[in-house]
Amino acid sequence: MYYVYPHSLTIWLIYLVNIMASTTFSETELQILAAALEEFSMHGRQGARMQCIADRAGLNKALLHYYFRSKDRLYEEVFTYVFHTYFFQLADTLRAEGDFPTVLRAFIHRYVDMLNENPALPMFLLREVAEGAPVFSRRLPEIVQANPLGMPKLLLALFEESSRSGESRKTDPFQTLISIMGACIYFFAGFPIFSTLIPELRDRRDQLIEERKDHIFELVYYGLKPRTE
Amino acid sequence: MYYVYPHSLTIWLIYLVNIMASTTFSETELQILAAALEEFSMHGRQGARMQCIADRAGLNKALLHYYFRSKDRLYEEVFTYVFHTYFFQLADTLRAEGDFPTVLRAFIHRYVDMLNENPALPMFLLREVAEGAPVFSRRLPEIVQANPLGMPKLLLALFEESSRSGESRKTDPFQTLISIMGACIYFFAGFPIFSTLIPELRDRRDQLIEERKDHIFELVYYGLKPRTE
DNA sequence: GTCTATATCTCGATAGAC
DNA sequence: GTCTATCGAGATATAGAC
Repeated sequence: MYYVYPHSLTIWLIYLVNIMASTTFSETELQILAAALEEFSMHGRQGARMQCIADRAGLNKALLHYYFRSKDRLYEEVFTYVFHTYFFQLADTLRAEGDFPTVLRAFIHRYVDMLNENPALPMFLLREVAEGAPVFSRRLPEIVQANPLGMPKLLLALFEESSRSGESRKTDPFQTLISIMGACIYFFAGFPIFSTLIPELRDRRDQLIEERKDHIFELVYYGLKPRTE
Repeated sequence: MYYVYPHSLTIWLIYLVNIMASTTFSETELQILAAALEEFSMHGRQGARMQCIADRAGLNKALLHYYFRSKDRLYEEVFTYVFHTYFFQLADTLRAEGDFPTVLRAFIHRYVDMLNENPALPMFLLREVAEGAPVFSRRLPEIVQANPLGMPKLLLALFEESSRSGESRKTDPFQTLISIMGACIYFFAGFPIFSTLIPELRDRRDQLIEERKDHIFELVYYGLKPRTE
């Protein structure tokens, strides 16, 4: 269903079969998954209420169990969807042609746009991690096997290459990875607090998001540039 | 205990009264608050279990209700503690003497250290925000009145001043604020995922945290430096 | 102040009609 | 496939002994 970029023919076949399976998600199932993502990202796996998910989806509780057996299984389906969108759908930008600043800028723009369009995604993953990442840990082997090159590894490769070629100074690529992702994500996580503390910000949200892309790019690109002094 | 730097006599009195009130927390109450912070930050307000909080604190459930009436009131006490630690205890670094790079470096070092020593703090606040910030919104007026100058506003002032004096280029200080805080926080939020995807990282955690401080400082300081080209 | 025992209620899950 | 009604586990909260 979710096995992307398989590494062998056997896995590839499973992958195809599963793609078929996943595209057969009915309208109702998709409604439930979307509602569940909202609810889980707001209240966590334990805090989420099946009744609220049903309400959001405009259905009744019994149907949730009809389609997804249990709350835990529903959570797992949502997790799988979120994880792939977040870590692998984003990877495409990083496979694009172009020099270091071009690829870096494209990635940041796409990442901020994705976060803006799917504000529930990062919070869903952060909660999973805060809860000790039980589903993530259990699913990891199959995820990594099926996706040897996700966004994080491609980003690391980008920084390593730019260091080697002299386009950026020598730094730990992992530190840079964290700085960029943090700078992108934290706007959406922190804005509700800051816009309450500093009310002038509230009306400028869309503008701030738009300006944010180049702000991050410039901070990182020039912050990584080799220095002469 | 938490109302720092009041700006008028009236507020100052409220401040003192609150210091008195808050410092009368007994050992048992502090144990409960610490256990509750852990539990709430792992499982959220609804997902947290009173039984688990009691277990963590080495007490029984009934005592939690004896000291803090209800789960909701316990949550509010934890919130107040966390918010003040997070936003106002940190502010001291920013009132220190020194030029732009000195103050900036000191803040980043202290912030990363604080996060490292209190890993539950940011997740607790992120969850509150994700749940729609109900407690935060209700408590905001008293918080802002008692703390006109918290860490966020002092950081903004630092960036504005360095822009004006020419020590950094003209940028939106709010964007820089978000980038720095995000870069600091996201290490602790994201590390569990990345160390699973890239197992080599696991053994280098402490070293990475230590190196992280100067990495962020250099990225931001040089990323903000006026450019000649 | 601290504990055990219990009341009360919420929520996940199921049975069974349609 | 969809719904109503309900069971039963597990949660918050309280009563009352010590």
